[in-house]
Formats: sequence, C-alpha cells, structure tokens
Amino acid sequence: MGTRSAPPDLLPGTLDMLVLRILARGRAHGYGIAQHIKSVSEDVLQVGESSLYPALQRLLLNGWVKAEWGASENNRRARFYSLTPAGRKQLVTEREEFQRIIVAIQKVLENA
Amino acid sequence: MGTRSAPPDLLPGTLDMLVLRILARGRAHGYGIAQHIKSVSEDVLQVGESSLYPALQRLLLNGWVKAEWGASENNRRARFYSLTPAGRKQLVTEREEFQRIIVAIQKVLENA
DNA sequence: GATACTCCCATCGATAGACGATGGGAACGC
DNA sequence: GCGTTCCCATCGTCTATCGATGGGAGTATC
Repeated sequence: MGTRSAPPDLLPGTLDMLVLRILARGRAHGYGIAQHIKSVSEDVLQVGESSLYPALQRLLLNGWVKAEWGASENNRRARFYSLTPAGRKQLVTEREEFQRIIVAIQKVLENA
Repeated sequence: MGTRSAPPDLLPGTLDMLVLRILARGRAHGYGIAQHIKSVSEDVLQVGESSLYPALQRLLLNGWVKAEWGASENNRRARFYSLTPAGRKQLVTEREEFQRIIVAIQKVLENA
C-alpha cells in the first residue's frame, strides 16, 4: 500500500456535466460516451463504466436525458441516450456554475 | 424537497490544495483560512468549519502541515498551521495535476 | 463450430470527502 | 452580567467515484 495509483481519473462532481456535454452533440451509448471523453481529453480523463452507468441513471431520474434501445454502429444491442430540453438547460447551468468555481479557485491559487 | 440549495460551495477534491496554497503565504489558524478563502474568492467559495478541520487533520496526518498553539491577532487561543517542506512539494504536485485535469475538462467542454 | 476477442450492459461493496448540526470555551464590548 | 464574535472540534449523513464482478451478443479466426 501507499504507492499512489495512476492519475485521479477525474474531478468528482464534473461527470454529469461532461456526459451532458457529450450528449449535446447527439445521441450516444454508454460505452461510446466513455471512449469519447477519454479520447477528446487525450487520455487524461478516464471514466470507468462503474462511474458512468450510475451517472446515467441519475441523469435519467432527473429527466435530463432519455434512453432508447437500438443497435450500435457495430450492430450490437445498445442503449442510446440523448438530451431532453431540461437537460440542455441543466448543461448551461452546470457549465456556468463550473466556470464560476474554477475562476474562484484560480483566484485563490494566484492571488494568495 | 427538491429545490437545490444555494451554491455547491466548492469542488470536492480541491480543498486540500486550497488550504496548502493559503498556508504557502505563511502560518494561519483554521478560522482565518476559511475567511481568507471566502474573501479572496469573493464569496464564491465557502468553506464550512466542518469541512475544514477534517481537511487539516488529513494534512497533518500526511505530514504536509504542522501545527502549534498560540495566540491569535485578537488575543484568542488559536492553533496555527504552517507548511512543511513536504507540504510545499505536495502543493506543486496538486496544482499541476489540477491544471492538467481542468485543461482536459475544458477540452471536452469545447471540442465536443 | 469451438475459441477468443471486442463491444456493451449493469450492479454491488468499499471508500472518501463535504456538509449540517451540534457543542464548548475564551475574549471583548456594552 | 450578557451577547457577540472568535476559534476549536466531532459526529452522522449523504453523495459520488471506483474496483471487482458478471453476463450476453456479435465478429473473426482457425
């Protein structure tokens, strides 16, 4: 024990926002969302499926996204998620709040 | 229930870094640290004492900070915390990692 | 037509971190 | 004396991430 394991994967509290953002581009299935986050972030952000699926459940429960079964690009059974209008609003809200906080943190980091 | 209460206060996982950053300026007591974060961030970041003291305990345990009792500016009994050399290193590490992740998140937010 | 590999779903248990509530004590102003 | 501000700290709850685990359905390989 002790030895630090790899990178912290991601910042708690930001996953929902990231997923909403990906879905703002169009429908996607869980596996694809995880891949996408990983690739766009150039491997810095790693979303495990055990973080992702609970997140998607939350988003469904809150009505930010809806889901429908279909076939993936590879002809496999997949569940496609997409944003609801409420989800779009939520994305805007979360982005603003996120930026607000990041700016504040940077202020502390720089200005003392 | 339901109605979201006020702002999310702060991003989980960033508190330790913020505290280390404050202490990099010089010794300070718990109450002062909380005030300082609040004021420098212009009230955006709100650190409750029930978040702060456990954080300070963690930092002590890890050897990033040390503590000594003394008298505050207002002549009250106070515990002053200050960075250890290990704490300075840790601050550098955490800042780098934080920036890495923030940049990655921004990439996702912007580039798709 | 078996085997292996990739894709895609999902849950469970452990762990950690932030927060509200709570409690106490000591200095200071009135 | 009494209230307010300052300063300490813990406990219980809640939420979220993560590792481990399990399964099933296509495709490719031999």
